[in-house]
Amino acid sequence: MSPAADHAQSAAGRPAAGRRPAGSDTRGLILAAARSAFASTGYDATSLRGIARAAGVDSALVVHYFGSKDRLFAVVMRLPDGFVENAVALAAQGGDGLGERLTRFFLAIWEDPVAREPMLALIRSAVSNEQAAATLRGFVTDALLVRVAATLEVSDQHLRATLAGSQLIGMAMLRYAVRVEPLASADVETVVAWLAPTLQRYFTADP
Amino acid sequence: MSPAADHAQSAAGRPAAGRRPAGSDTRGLILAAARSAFASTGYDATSLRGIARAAGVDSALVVHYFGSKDRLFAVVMRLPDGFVENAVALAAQGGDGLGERLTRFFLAIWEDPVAREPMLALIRSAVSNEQAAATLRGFVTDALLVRVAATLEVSDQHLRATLAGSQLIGMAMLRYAVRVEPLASADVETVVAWLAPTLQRYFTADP
DNA sequence: AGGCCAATTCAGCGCGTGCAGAATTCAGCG
DNA sequence: CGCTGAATTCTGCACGCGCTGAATTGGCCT
Repeated sequence: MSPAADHAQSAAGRPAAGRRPAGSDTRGLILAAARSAFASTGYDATSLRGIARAAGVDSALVVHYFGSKDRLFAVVMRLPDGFVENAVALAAQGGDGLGERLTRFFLAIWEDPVAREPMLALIRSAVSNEQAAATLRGFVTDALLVRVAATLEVSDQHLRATLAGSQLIGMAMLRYAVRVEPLASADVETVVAWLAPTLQRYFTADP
Repeated sequence: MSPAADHAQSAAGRPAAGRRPAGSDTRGLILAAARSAFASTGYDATSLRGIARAAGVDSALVVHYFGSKDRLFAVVMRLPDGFVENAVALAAQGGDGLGERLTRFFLAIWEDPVAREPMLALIRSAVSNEQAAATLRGFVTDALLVRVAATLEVSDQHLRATLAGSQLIGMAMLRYAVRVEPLASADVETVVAWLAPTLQRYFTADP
Protein backbone atom coordinates (compact mmCIF):
# COMPACT_ATOMS: atom_id res chain seq x y z
CA MET A 1 0.00 0.00 0.00
CA SER A 2 1.00 3.63 -0.45
CA PRO A 3 3.04 2.94 -3.57
CA ALA A 4 4.31 6.51 -3.66
CA ALA A 5 6.81 5.90 -0.83
CA ASP A 6 7.10 2.13 -0.97
CA HIS A 7 10.76 2.14 -1.92
CA ALA A 8 12.27 3.61 1.24
CA GLN A 9 10.65 1.55 3.94
CA SER A 10 7.32 -0.12 4.56
CA ALA A 11 5.71 2.37 6.95
CA ALA A 12 7.46 1.78 10.27
CA GLY A 13 9.16 -1.38 9.04
CA ARG A 14 12.77 -2.08 8.18
CA PRO A 15 14.97 0.48 6.45
CA ALA A 16 14.71 -1.47 3.18
CA ALA A 17 17.73 -3.14 1.68
CA GLY A 18 19.21 -2.22 -1.64
CA ARG A 19 21.09 0.58 -3.24
CA ARG A 20 20.43 4.18 -2.21
CA PRO A 21 19.80 7.15 -4.53
CA ALA A 22 22.91 8.53 -6.16
CA GLY A 23 25.00 11.18 -4.46
CA SER A 24 24.54 9.76 -0.97
CA ASP A 25 28.07 9.42 0.33
CA THR A 26 27.45 6.56 2.72
CA ARG A 27 31.10 5.66 2.91
CA GLY A 28 31.84 9.19 4.01
CA LEU A 29 29.14 9.02 6.66
CA ILE A 30 30.63 5.86 8.08
CA LEU A 31 34.10 7.34 8.05
CA ALA A 32 32.94 10.44 9.89
CA ALA A 33 31.15 8.37 12.50
CA ALA A 34 34.24 6.21 12.93
CA ARG A 35 36.50 9.22 13.28
CA SER A 36 34.38 10.65 16.03
CA ALA A 37 33.90 7.31 17.79
CA PHE A 38 37.59 6.41 17.81
CA ALA A 39 38.43 9.95 18.93
CA SER A 40 36.11 9.86 21.87
CA THR A 41 36.69 6.35 23.21
CA GLY A 42 39.85 4.95 21.63
CA TYR A 43 40.32 1.85 19.54
CA ASP A 44 39.43 -0.93 21.96
CA ALA A 45 36.30 0.60 23.42
CA THR A 46 34.88 1.50 20.03
CA SER A 47 32.74 -1.09 18.27
CA LEU A 48 31.90 -1.52 14.62
CA ARG A 49 28.28 -1.92 15.61
CA GLY A 50 28.36 1.39 17.44
CA ILE A 51 29.89 3.15 14.47
CA ALA A 52 27.27 1.63 12.19
CA ARG A 53 24.50 2.71 14.54
CA ALA A 54 25.84 6.27 14.58
CA ALA A 55 26.01 6.28 10.79
CA GLY A 56 22.49 4.88 10.48
CA VAL A 57 23.69 1.81 8.68
CA ASP A 58 24.06 -1.93 9.11
CA SER A 59 27.31 -3.01 10.70
CA ALA A 60 28.08 -5.37 7.85
CA LEU A 61 28.29 -2.36 5.57
CA VAL A 62 31.18 -1.00 7.58
CA VAL A 63 33.03 -4.23 7.00
CA HIS A 64 32.02 -4.16 3.36
CA TYR A 65 33.65 -0.78 2.84
CA PHE A 66 36.70 -1.06 5.05
CA GLY A 67 37.38 -4.78 5.42
CA SER A 68 38.06 -4.88 9.14
CA LYS A 69 38.16 -2.76 12.28
CA ASP A 70 41.94 -2.51 12.00
CA ARG A 71 41.82 -1.23 8.46
CA LEU A 72 39.08 1.26 9.29
CA PHE A 73 41.20 2.55 12.16
CA ALA A 74 44.17 2.89 9.84
CA VAL A 75 42.09 4.98 7.42
CA VAL A 76 40.85 7.18 10.25
CA MET A 77 44.40 7.69 11.45
CA ARG A 78 45.72 9.15 8.23
CA LEU A 79 47.08 12.54 9.17
CA PRO A 80 46.47 15.62 7.07
CA ASP A 81 48.85 15.83 4.13
CA GLY A 82 52.20 17.40 4.79
CA PHE A 83 51.94 17.03 8.53
CA VAL A 84 55.46 15.83 9.16
CA GLU A 85 56.96 17.96 6.43
CA ASN A 86 55.60 21.07 8.08
CA ALA A 87 57.17 20.21 11.37
CA VAL A 88 60.55 19.65 9.81
CA ALA A 89 60.26 22.83 7.81
CA LEU A 90 59.59 24.64 11.05
CA ALA A 91 62.81 23.40 12.52
CA ALA A 92 64.79 24.28 9.42
CA GLN A 93 64.20 27.92 10.21
CA GLY A 94 66.80 27.70 12.93
CA GLY A 95 66.91 27.51 16.71
CA ASP A 96 65.78 30.98 17.64
CA GLY A 97 62.04 31.06 18.30
CA LEU A 98 61.84 27.33 17.69
CA GLY A 99 59.98 26.76 20.94
CA GLU A 100 57.26 29.17 20.00
CA ARG A 101 56.93 27.95 16.42
CA LEU A 102 56.67 24.32 17.49
CA THR A 103 54.12 25.10 20.18
CA ARG A 104 52.02 27.08 17.75
CA PHE A 105 52.21 24.37 15.15
CA PHE A 106 51.20 21.64 17.59
CA LEU A 107 48.34 23.72 18.98
CA ALA A 108 47.13 24.60 15.51
CA ILE A 109 46.68 20.93 14.74
CA TRP A 110 44.68 20.35 17.89
CA GLU A 111 42.54 23.41 17.41
CA ASP A 112 41.61 22.32 13.90
CA PRO A 113 38.54 20.10 14.34
CA VAL A 114 39.42 17.94 11.35
CA ALA A 115 42.94 17.14 12.48
CA ARG A 116 41.97 16.91 16.13
CA GLU A 117 40.04 13.67 15.87
CA PRO A 118 42.84 11.41 14.64
CA MET A 119 45.06 12.96 17.30
CA LEU A 120 42.56 12.23 20.04
CA ALA A 121 42.09 8.73 18.70
CA LEU A 122 45.82 8.19 18.77
CA ILE A 123 46.26 9.41 22.34
CA ARG A 124 43.19 7.56 23.58
CA SER A 125 44.29 4.33 21.96
CA ALA A 126 47.99 4.53 22.71
CA VAL A 127 47.64 3.95 26.42
CA SER A 128 45.78 0.67 26.17
CA ASN A 129 46.59 -0.69 22.75
CA GLU A 130 50.15 -1.77 22.07
CA GLN A 131 49.91 -1.23 18.34
CA ALA A 132 48.66 2.31 18.74
CA ALA A 133 51.35 2.91 21.36
CA ALA A 134 53.94 1.90 18.82
CA THR A 135 52.45 4.36 16.35
CA LEU A 136 52.60 7.12 18.92
CA ARG A 137 56.16 6.21 19.85
CA GLY A 138 57.15 6.29 16.22
CA PHE A 139 55.42 9.58 15.66
CA VAL A 140 56.86 11.26 18.71
CA THR A 141 60.39 10.04 18.22
CA ASP A 142 61.23 9.21 14.64
CA ALA A 143 58.78 11.24 12.62
CA LEU A 144 58.61 14.48 14.46
CA LEU A 145 60.87 15.43 17.27
CA VAL A 146 64.08 13.66 16.45
CA ARG A 147 64.15 15.22 13.03
CA VAL A 148 63.52 18.54 14.65
CA ALA A 149 66.23 18.02 17.20
CA ALA A 150 68.71 16.75 14.62
CA THR A 151 68.89 20.23 13.15
CA LEU A 152 70.12 21.57 16.46
CA GLU A 153 73.73 21.53 17.54
CA VAL A 154 73.37 20.37 21.10
CA SER A 155 74.10 17.21 23.02
CA ASP A 156 71.37 14.79 24.13
CA GLN A 157 69.20 15.63 21.16
CA HIS A 158 66.93 12.64 21.67
CA LEU A 159 66.35 13.29 25.34
CA ARG A 160 65.66 16.95 24.65
CA ALA A 161 63.19 16.07 21.92
CA THR A 162 61.38 13.61 24.16
CA LEU A 163 61.14 16.12 26.98
CA ALA A 164 59.62 18.65 24.62
CA GLY A 165 57.22 15.97 23.44
CA SER A 166 56.27 15.15 27.02
CA GLN A 167 55.21 18.74 27.66
CA LEU A 168 53.23 18.91 24.43
CA ILE A 169 51.49 15.59 24.97
CA GLY A 170 50.78 16.33 28.61
CA MET A 171 49.17 19.58 27.57
CA ALA A 172 47.13 17.82 24.90
CA MET A 173 45.97 15.19 27.39
CA LEU A 174 44.77 17.66 29.99
CA ARG A 175 43.46 20.28 27.57
CA TYR A 176 41.78 18.13 24.93
CA ALA A 177 41.38 14.58 26.22
CA VAL A 178 40.61 14.83 29.93
CA ARG A 179 39.61 18.51 29.72
CA VAL A 180 40.96 19.86 32.96
CA GLU A 181 40.06 23.48 33.64
CA PRO A 182 41.20 26.16 33.31
CA LEU A 183 43.70 24.79 30.81
CA ALA A 184 40.92 23.43 28.62
CA SER A 185 39.39 26.88 28.14
CA ALA A 186 42.52 29.00 28.14
CA ASP A 187 43.05 30.74 24.85
CA VAL A 188 45.76 29.68 22.48
CA GLU A 189 47.96 32.70 23.03
CA THR A 190 48.08 32.08 26.77
CA VAL A 191 49.11 28.49 26.28
CA VAL A 192 51.77 29.50 23.78
CA ALA A 193 53.10 32.12 26.16
CA TRP A 194 53.60 29.49 28.87
CA LEU A 195 54.80 26.52 26.84
CA ALA A 196 57.06 28.17 24.30
CA PRO A 197 59.78 29.11 26.81
CA THR A 198 59.69 25.59 28.22
CA LEU A 199 60.30 24.02 24.82
CA GLN A 200 62.90 26.62 23.97
CA ARG A 201 64.78 25.75 27.12
CA TYR A 202 64.58 22.03 26.46
CA PHE A 203 66.06 22.53 23.01
CA THR A 204 68.74 25.04 23.77
CA ALA A 205 69.58 25.20 27.49
CA ASP A 206 73.01 24.24 28.71
CA PRO A 207 72.83 21.53 31.43
CA MET B 1 42.52 -44.55 42.94
CA SER B 2 45.69 -43.16 44.51
CA PRO B 3 43.96 -42.13 47.71
CA ALA B 4 47.12 -40.49 49.02
CA ALA B 5 46.78 -37.43 46.79
CA ASP B 6 43.12 -37.54 45.97
CA HIS B 7 42.29 -34.29 47.71
CA ALA B 8 44.19 -31.82 45.54
CA GLN B 9 43.22 -32.91 42.07
CA SER B 10 42.49 -36.17 40.32
CA ALA B 11 45.76 -36.70 38.44
CA ALA B 12 45.56 -34.23 35.53
CA GLY B 13 41.92 -33.39 36.23
CA ARG B 14 40.32 -30.27 37.59
CA PRO B 15 41.93 -28.17 40.30
CA ALA B 16 39.44 -29.56 42.83
CA ALA B 17 36.81 -27.36 44.40
CA GLY B 18 36.66 -26.55 48.06
CA ARG B 19 38.61 -24.68 50.63
CA ARG B 20 42.40 -24.44 50.39
CA PRO B 21 44.92 -25.20 53.12
CA ALA B 22 45.22 -22.45 55.68
CA GLY B 23 47.55 -19.51 55.27
CA SER B 24 47.03 -19.14 51.55
CA ASP B 25 46.15 -15.51 51.03
CA THR B 26 44.02 -16.00 47.95
CA ARG B 27 42.36 -12.64 48.25
CA GLY B 28 45.77 -11.02 48.21
CA LEU B 29 46.76 -13.00 45.13
CA ILE B 30 43.68 -11.82 43.30
CA LEU B 31 44.27 -8.25 44.34
CA ALA B 32 47.85 -8.34 43.13
CA ALA B 33 46.82 -9.82 39.81
CA ALA B 34 44.12 -7.18 39.45
CA ARG B 35 46.53 -4.38 40.25
CA SER B 36 48.94 -5.49 37.60
CA ALA B 37 46.23 -6.17 35.03
CA PHE B 38 44.50 -2.82 35.45
CA ALA B 39 47.88 -1.09 35.41
CA SER B 40 48.93 -2.64 32.15
CA THR B 41 45.72 -2.42 30.14
CA GLY B 42 43.34 -0.03 31.90
CA TYR B 43 39.86 -0.63 33.21
CA ASP B 44 37.90 -1.44 30.08
CA ALA B 45 40.37 -3.79 28.46
CA THR B 46 40.89 -5.81 31.65
CA SER B 47 38.58 -8.76 32.28
CA LEU B 48 37.68 -10.50 35.50
CA ARG B 49 38.38 -13.80 33.82
CA GLY B 50 41.86 -12.63 32.90
CA ILE B 51 42.56 -11.53 36.44
CA ALA B 52 41.30 -14.86 37.76
CA ARG B 53 43.48 -16.75 35.28
CA ALA B 54 46.54 -14.77 36.38
CA ALA B 55 45.74 -15.48 40.01
CA GLY B 56 45.21 -19.19 39.33
CA VAL B 57 41.63 -19.03 40.48
CA ASP B 58 38.09 -19.27 39.20
CA SER B 59 36.59 -16.02 38.02
CA ALA B 60 33.57 -16.40 40.27
CA LEU B 61 35.92 -16.15 43.23
CA VAL B 62 36.92 -12.67 42.20
CA VAL B 63 33.28 -11.66 42.29
CA HIS B 64 32.88 -13.47 45.60
CA TYR B 65 35.61 -11.38 47.21
CA PHE B 66 35.05 -8.01 45.60
CA GLY B 67 31.44 -7.96 44.49
CA SER B 68 31.92 -6.51 41.03
CA LYS B 69 34.52 -5.29 38.59
CA ASP B 70 33.85 -1.69 39.60
CA ARG B 71 34.38 -2.38 43.27
CA LEU B 72 37.54 -4.33 42.58
CA PHE B 73 38.85 -1.40 40.55
CA ALA B 74 38.02 0.96 43.38
CA VAL B 75 40.02 -1.17 45.81
CA VAL B 76 42.98 -1.31 43.44
CA MET B 77 42.88 2.45 43.06
CA ARG B 78 43.35 3.26 46.70
CA LEU B 79 46.48 5.36 46.84
CA PRO B 80 49.18 4.80 49.44
CA ASP B 81 48.30 6.42 52.74
CA GLY B 82 49.24 10.03 53.15
CA PHE B 83 49.66 10.59 49.46
CA VAL B 84 47.90 13.90 49.24
CA GLU B 85 49.07 15.06 52.65
CA ASN B 86 52.66 14.67 51.56
CA ALA B 87 52.12 16.82 48.52
CA VAL B 88 50.55 19.58 50.55
CA ALA B 89 53.28 19.36 53.17
CA LEU B 90 55.78 19.80 50.38
CA ALA B 91 54.18 23.01 49.32
CA ALA B 92 54.01 24.30 52.88
CA GLN B 93 57.78 24.54 52.84
CA GLY B 94 57.53 27.65 50.74
CA GLY B 95 58.04 28.65 47.12
CA ASP B 96 61.79 28.38 46.85
CA GLY B 97 62.81 24.99 45.50
CA LEU B 98 59.16 23.99 45.16
CA GLY B 99 59.63 22.90 41.57
CA GLU B 100 62.37 20.47 42.51
CA ARG B 101 60.58 19.11 45.58
CA LEU B 102 57.38 18.50 43.66
CA THR B 103 59.19 16.83 40.80
CA ARG B 104 61.09 14.59 43.16
CA PHE B 105 57.95 13.69 45.03
CA PHE B 106 56.04 12.84 41.89
CA LEU B 107 58.90 10.79 40.49
CA ALA B 108 59.33 8.94 43.77
CA ILE B 109 55.78 7.70 43.54
CA TRP B 110 56.27 6.45 40.01
CA GLU B 111 59.59 4.81 40.80
CA ASP B 112 58.05 2.91 43.69
CA PRO B 113 56.69 -0.30 42.18
CA VAL B 114 53.85 -0.52 44.69
CA ALA B 115 52.54 2.97 44.09
CA ARG B 116 53.22 2.84 40.38
CA GLU B 117 50.51 0.39 39.50
CA PRO B 118 47.48 2.37 40.65
CA MET B 119 49.00 5.39 38.92
CA LEU B 120 49.38 3.51 35.66
CA ALA B 121 45.89 2.15 35.99
CA LEU B 122 44.57 5.65 36.52
CA ILE B 123 46.33 7.11 33.48
CA ARG B 124 45.48 4.13 31.29
CA SER B 125 41.83 4.25 32.25
CA ALA B 126 41.37 7.99 32.29
CA VAL B 127 41.66 8.42 28.57
CA SER B 128 38.87 6.03 27.65
CA ASN B 129 36.70 5.77 30.75
CA GLU B 130 34.75 8.83 31.82
CA GLN B 131 34.59 7.80 35.46
CA ALA B 132 38.33 7.34 35.69
CA ALA B 133 38.82 10.62 33.85
CA ALA B 134 36.77 12.33 36.53
CA THR B 135 38.98 10.75 39.17
CA LEU B 136 42.08 11.99 37.40
CA ARG B 137 40.60 15.45 37.01
CA GLY B 138 39.76 15.55 40.67
CA PHE B 139 43.19 14.34 41.64
CA VAL B 140 45.07 16.73 39.41
CA THR B 141 43.03 19.76 40.27
CA ASP B 142 41.37 19.60 43.66
CA ALA B 143 43.41 17.12 45.58
CA LEU B 144 46.93 17.95 44.56
CA LEU B 145 47.89 20.96 42.56
CA VAL B 146 45.31 23.50 43.55
CA ARG B 147 46.14 23.01 47.18
CA VAL B 148 49.77 23.37 46.30
CA ALA B 149 49.16 26.48 44.28
CA ALA B 150 46.92 28.03 46.91
CA THR B 151 49.92 28.47 49.17
CA LEU B 152 51.60 30.64 46.57
CA GLU B 153 51.01 34.35 46.20
CA VAL B 154 50.65 34.65 42.47
CA SER B 155 47.83 35.25 40.04
CA ASP B 156 46.33 32.50 37.89
CA GLN B 157 47.02 29.85 40.51
CA HIS B 158 44.74 27.31 38.88
CA LEU B 159 46.21 27.74 35.43
CA ARG B 160 49.72 27.52 36.81
CA ALA B 161 48.90 24.38 38.73
CA THR B 162 47.37 22.75 35.68
CA LEU B 163 50.36 23.61 33.54
CA ALA B 164 52.66 22.03 36.09
CA GLY B 165 50.40 18.99 36.13
CA SER B 166 50.51 18.79 32.35
CA GLN B 167 54.29 18.55 32.38
CA LEU B 168 54.28 15.90 35.11
CA ILE B 169 51.59 13.81 33.48
CA GLY B 170 53.15 14.11 30.05
CA MET B 171 56.42 12.88 31.50
CA ALA B 172 54.65 9.99 33.23
CA MET B 173 52.88 9.02 30.03
CA LEU B 174 55.99 8.91 27.90
CA ARG B 175 58.34 7.54 30.56
CA TYR B 176 56.12 4.95 32.24
CA ALA B 177 53.07 4.25 30.10
CA VAL B 178 54.18 4.43 26.48
CA ARG B 179 57.88 4.07 27.36
CA VAL B 180 59.50 6.35 24.83
CA GLU B 181 63.28 6.27 24.87
CA PRO B 182 65.58 7.75 26.03
CA LEU B 183 63.22 9.29 28.57
CA ALA B 184 62.11 5.89 29.81
CA SER B 185 65.64 4.91 30.77
CA ALA B 186 66.99 8.27 31.88
CA ASP B 187 67.91 8.29 35.53
CA VAL B 188 65.84 10.14 38.05
CA GLU B 189 68.37 12.91 38.66
CA THR B 190 68.46 13.79 34.99
CA VAL B 191 64.70 14.04 34.80
CA VAL B 192 64.59 16.16 37.93
CA ALA B 193 67.27 18.46 36.53
CA TRP B 194 65.18 19.12 33.44
CA LEU B 195 61.67 19.27 34.91
CA ALA B 196 62.26 21.14 38.14
CA PRO B 197 63.05 24.49 36.51
CA THR B 198 59.98 24.13 34.31
CA LEU B 199 57.70 23.65 37.28
CA GLN B 200 59.44 26.37 39.21
CA ARG B 201 58.83 28.77 36.37
CA TYR B 202 55.16 27.78 36.09
CA PHE B 203 54.67 28.47 39.76
CA THR B 204 56.63 31.65 40.16
CA ALA B 205 57.33 33.35 36.81
CA ASP B 206 55.89 36.74 36.05
CA PRO B 207 53.92 36.79 32.76
C1' DA C 1 13.84 -2.84 -21.77
C1' DG C 2 16.90 -5.62 -19.65
C1' DG C 3 21.03 -7.19 -17.44
C1' DC C 4 24.82 -6.37 -14.43
C1' DC C 5 26.72 -5.29 -10.26
C1' DA C 6 27.37 -2.23 -6.35
C1' DA C 7 25.01 -1.12 -2.22
C1' DT C 8 22.60 -2.63 1.53
C1' DT C 9 20.41 -5.57 4.97
C1' DC C 10 19.60 -10.05 7.42
C1' DA C 11 20.67 -14.00 9.90
C1' DG C 12 23.99 -16.28 12.32
C1' DC C 13 28.54 -18.37 14.01
C1' DG C 14 31.88 -18.56 17.58
C1' DC C 15 33.75 -16.23 21.13
C1' DG C 16 34.46 -13.47 25.38
C1' DT C 17 32.28 -10.77 28.78
C1' DG C 18 30.22 -9.75 33.83
C1' DC C 19 27.78 -11.97 36.90
C1' DA C 20 24.33 -15.22 39.57
C1' DG C 21 23.22 -19.65 41.83
C1' DA C 22 23.97 -24.12 43.10
C1' DA C 23 27.19 -27.58 44.35
C1' DT C 24 31.41 -29.19 46.57
C1' DT C 25 35.22 -29.31 49.70
C1' DC C 26 37.53 -28.23 53.71
C1' DA C 27 39.25 -25.48 58.15
C1' DG C 28 37.96 -24.46 62.59
C1' DC C 29 35.16 -25.01 66.57
C1' DG C 30 32.54 -27.27 70.29
C1' DC D 1 33.59 -36.64 66.00
C1' DG D 2 30.30 -33.94 63.79
C1' DC D 3 28.51 -29.03 62.52
C1' DT D 4 28.79 -24.94 60.41
C1' DG D 5 30.14 -21.71 57.44
C1' DA D 6 33.66 -19.88 54.50
C1' DA D 7 36.29 -20.85 50.35
C1' DT D 8 36.27 -22.54 45.92
C1' DT D 9 34.66 -24.32 41.52
C1' DC D 10 31.00 -25.45 38.00
C1' DT D 11 27.31 -24.38 35.11
C1' DG D 12 24.85 -21.24 32.69
C1' DC D 13 22.44 -16.93 31.24
C1' DA D 14 22.09 -12.92 28.47
C1' DC D 15 24.60 -9.96 26.01
C1' DG D 16 27.89 -7.58 22.75
C1' DC D 17 31.65 -8.35 19.87
C1' DG D 18 34.03 -8.90 14.83
C1' DC D 19 33.06 -10.96 10.91
C1' DT D 20 30.89 -14.07 7.09
C1' DG D 21 27.66 -15.53 3.52
C1' DA D 22 23.54 -15.25 1.40
C1' DA D 23 19.65 -12.54 -0.03
C1' DT D 24 17.50 -8.35 -1.78
C1' DT D 25 17.13 -3.94 -3.86
C1' DG D 26 17.70 -0.61 -7.27
C1' DG D 27 20.81 2.63 -9.74
C1' DC D 28 23.51 2.63 -14.11
C1' DC D 29 24.82 1.28 -18.89
C1' DT D 30 23.88 -0.52 -23.31
